[in-house]
Parts: sequence; C-alpha cells; structure tokens
Amino acid sequence: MPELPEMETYRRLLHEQICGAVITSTAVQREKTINLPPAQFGQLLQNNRLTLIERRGKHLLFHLQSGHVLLLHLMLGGFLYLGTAEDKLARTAQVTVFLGERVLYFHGLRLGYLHLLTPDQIDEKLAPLGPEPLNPEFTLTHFEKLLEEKRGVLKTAMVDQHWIAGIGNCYSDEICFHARILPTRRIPELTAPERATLYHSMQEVLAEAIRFGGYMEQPLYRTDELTGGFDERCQVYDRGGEPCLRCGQPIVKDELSSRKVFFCTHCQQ
DNA sequence: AGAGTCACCCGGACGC
DNA sequence: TGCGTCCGGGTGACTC
Repeated sequence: MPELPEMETYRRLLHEQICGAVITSTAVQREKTINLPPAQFGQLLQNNRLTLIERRGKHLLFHLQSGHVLLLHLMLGGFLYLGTAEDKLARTAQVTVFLGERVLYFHGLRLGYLHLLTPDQIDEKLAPLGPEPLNPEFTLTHFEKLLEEKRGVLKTAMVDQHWIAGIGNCYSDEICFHARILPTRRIPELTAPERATLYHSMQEVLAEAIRFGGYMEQPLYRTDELTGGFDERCQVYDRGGEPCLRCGQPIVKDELSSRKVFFCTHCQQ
C-alpha cells in the first residue's frame, strides 16, 4: 500500500505537473470520501488555485490559494491518475478534480479520504504524527532517543505513525532486511551498532525507493516512467518462499500482530 | 505502555 | 460467463 516513497513520488510529479493550476470543477462519486456536502466541497474548490503540494507521512496536502488544504490519505489500494476527460482509467473514480483540460482522478479510496480542511484543522489532524525519517533534523541521535523510549517489537514500532511517520508494512520489512536485523526483535535488545545500522538502512532504503518511484502499480499519467520502478527492487516484501536475493535461502512469511512480515532467517539476526 | 481485537470498506481473488 | 463469498490492510477506538 502507498507509503512514504510512493506519496513522495506523487508529490514530486504533481508539483511539476499541476502546481499553479486552477480547479474548474469537481465530481464526487463516493460522498464518504469527502468531509463536506458535495455542493459545498465543489463550491469551495471551484476557481481555487493549487499553490503548493506537500507530503507529511503518508498524507498528501494540496494547498489552495484560499488557505484551505485538501488532505489526501490513500489508505489501502488508493491511487491517483492525472489525465484528461478522454485519457482516463476504465474504473470509477471516487473523486474527480478538473483543472481545465487536465483531470486528476482519485481511485480506490475505499477507506482512504480527501478532506477539505482549514490550516488549523490540518495542524490538529497531523499533530500526532511522528517525525519525518528523511527530514535532515531526524539524525541518528534523534533516532536513538526514540528507540530508548520504545520497548516493543521492532516492526510494530516502525509501522506506528505516531513514532515515525511514513513507514508501512513493505518498507519496514525492506529496511530490516537491509539492516540484517530481524523485524521480530525487541527494541531494548538491539545493540548500539544495530541501532546505527537501522538508522542508515532507513535512510538508504527510503531514498532508493523514492529514486525509483516507489512500488505503485499504476503510472500517475500516461507518459510517467518513474512511478512504480521500485516494484522489482523489493528484496523481501511479498516474496514468501522465494529465494533470498542475498543468500538463496527461502524468504520466510510470518504474521506479527495480525500483519504480514517477511524476512530471511539466514541473513537477518 | 504494549498487545489484542474490531470496525471501517470494496476490488479482486477464488470457488463452483 | 457469472454469481456468491472471503480476504486484505492502515488507522483509530477500545479493551485488558
């Protein structure tokens, strides 16, 4: 599901493609996706300009000239498509935002949402999120401090958005594999070198995933060659039973607090 | 605080 | 092909 690298890829591409564009109209297929009556939602968005597209954790923030912000969370299986009235996908969009000729389609939002909020509401909504792992302020010292305050299982902590924002089921496993540390380890038992390795693996894996466009299946727009390039670069996620790319032993698929987890018992300690 | 459970929701996979 | 059923999975609320 979309995690930090996928949302960051979207942010970069959307910034290039539609920053400064004016919303001409909207269409809402699924009212639960939004937080206002569709008429009010449409009225507040119409003739509003997109001034900035920002990411926080797994959220995307579309800042508008009026000061309002469209807050997007794709949750499970949500994805975007930027096309035109003709160039669109053969499935329903829960919300459609028209930007003159161009059209931004919001697909697969069954649990995901697109909420129109004021800056105060945004601050309140995002306040509980943990630090951004790729923010320069997020140093090894900062990470070591977080680890000292946490006692549970490593993977469970890594996917906790209040602890660190943006890491989900896929990248928690990828980061642990890169660090050669089992995701099932308990945080208090991690040695100092392991903590440092984990920090560097987090930086490297997330940065590489962004460089390759994340693992989204659907390109953002017709000529988009970036999105989804990380698909075939996943080392362990969803590779249960397949040979480890480092040692050839089969990747183990297990369950950890009702969540899939993948690791190599030979390469990871 | 951590760990477990549940509800939310529906596209897609699977069985017949 | 087509219909019914089940599952997955991020998050927040709730419990022990």
